[in-house]
Amino acid sequence: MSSKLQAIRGMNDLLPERSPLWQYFEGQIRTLMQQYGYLEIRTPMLEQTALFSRSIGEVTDIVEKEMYTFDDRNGDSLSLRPEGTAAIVRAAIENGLLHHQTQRLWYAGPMFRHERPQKGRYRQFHQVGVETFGLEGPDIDAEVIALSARLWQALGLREHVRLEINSLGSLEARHAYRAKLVAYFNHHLDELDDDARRRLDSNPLRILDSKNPDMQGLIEAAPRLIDHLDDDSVAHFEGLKRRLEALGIDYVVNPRLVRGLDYYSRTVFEWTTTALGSQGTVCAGGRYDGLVEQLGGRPTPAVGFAMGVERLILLLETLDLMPAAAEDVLDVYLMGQGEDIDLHLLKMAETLRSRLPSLRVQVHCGGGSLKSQFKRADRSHARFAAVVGEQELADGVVALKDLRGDDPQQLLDSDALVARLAQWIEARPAAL
RNA sequence: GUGGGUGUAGCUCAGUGGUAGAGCCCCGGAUUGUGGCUCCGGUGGUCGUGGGUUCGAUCCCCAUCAUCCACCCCA
Repeated sequence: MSSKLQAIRGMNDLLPERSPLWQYFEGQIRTLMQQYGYLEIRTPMLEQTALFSRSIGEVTDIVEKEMYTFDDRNGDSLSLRPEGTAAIVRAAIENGLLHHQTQRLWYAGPMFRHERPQKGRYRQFHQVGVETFGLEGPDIDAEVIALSARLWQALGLREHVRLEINSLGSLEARHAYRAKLVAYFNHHLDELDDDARRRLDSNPLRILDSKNPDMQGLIEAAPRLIDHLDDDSVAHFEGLKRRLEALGIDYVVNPRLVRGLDYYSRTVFEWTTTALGSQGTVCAGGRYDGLVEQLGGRPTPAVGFAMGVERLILLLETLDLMPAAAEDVLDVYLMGQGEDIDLHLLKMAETLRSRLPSLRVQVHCGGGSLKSQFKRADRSHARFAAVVGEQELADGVVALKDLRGDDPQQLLDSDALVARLAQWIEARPAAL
């Protein structure tokens, strides 16, 4: 097995058995984005390494040890994108999308992080995200959260996810608080556990979230973020809460909610589930008002989020929430036996596809007994089997059998066949 | 990066120091032009890989790879 060619660790094939579920999800995303008037943006999967180190943060785990980084032939350091936001900001600046304009954008695609794989965490994974630019009020924060909430509603997940929100304050307030916190913990270095000491450099705010009972006293006595919020951020946060309440979106304020990426400020939020084990965050985001400027653009407020597609798909599977109709990929299975029948079936199928473009037709290939052909038809989940034998060919008809209902088999000429199938198309459950 | 579990048929899994089994799937037959249910038959495995112990290893030992779960981190 070890010498066999196989996929890279943590990078998975999407097999035909599961692709309908992904397509269902992607269809829901498209509809949702259209509903809110968001436009899609696509950027390369490869960027200059510096883009990520300068945006995500030099000392974050993602940049320090999780990026797929290599030298291009000319010596430039390139990296596979570990997340979407930095590249969107780069593209927006580079293409002048932020020049006295507001933008509401969405993207979807694979991201890459060299982490140890586990449930809901892979080295190539997929995110769908939203980024808005040029809007500084809590109204847009509420809008992107409402957008995500509508997706849960559409997917049937509303009862299975919960919204946590917090404010990190303005970038200045947050940095001042961070410095104060680091100073505080530095005075108590001997009381910190190994994790906390490491976090002191990488993400000191995360120390507050430690599960170690020995450290709770120290944490209780630490300076509190909420006491260090600037007035504008407090007002902003209150404005967001008011709007969520008006929209009927339940939330929990989690003062320990801190995002891992350096560029966040003010609003941060997370949608979590308890149904997926330890990787329970299904969607997360927040405001990053300083990032555009940091990457060379004019100061531009921004807010966005990203969701983990694998985690959401896993959740849909766990909860068995995919509509059954999304799995049925065929309406008619054409089969037959006899001289020149295969030629006739091929032509018939093309005619049907021309006359009924939304009809899903497959022709049996490979011959075999009618019995075996019916078995294939049954397993294809097609609604109908259409049979042509010597007699039908001579009479110019088709024997149409409803494989899922009680209607008796009918002999139909081509117009009657088209009429019957058109009737089915009207009645069939929406696929997506 | 750290810890633990698991690698036997396409899938889900039994099993034994004397070179292997079930269910499902697949193929065929019972039904020579009709699927789903039932019954009968059949195909299919270098027991993850390499090494060691042994007369003999799928089983015991070591290493390695893969995979899963958790820590960490994050979507």
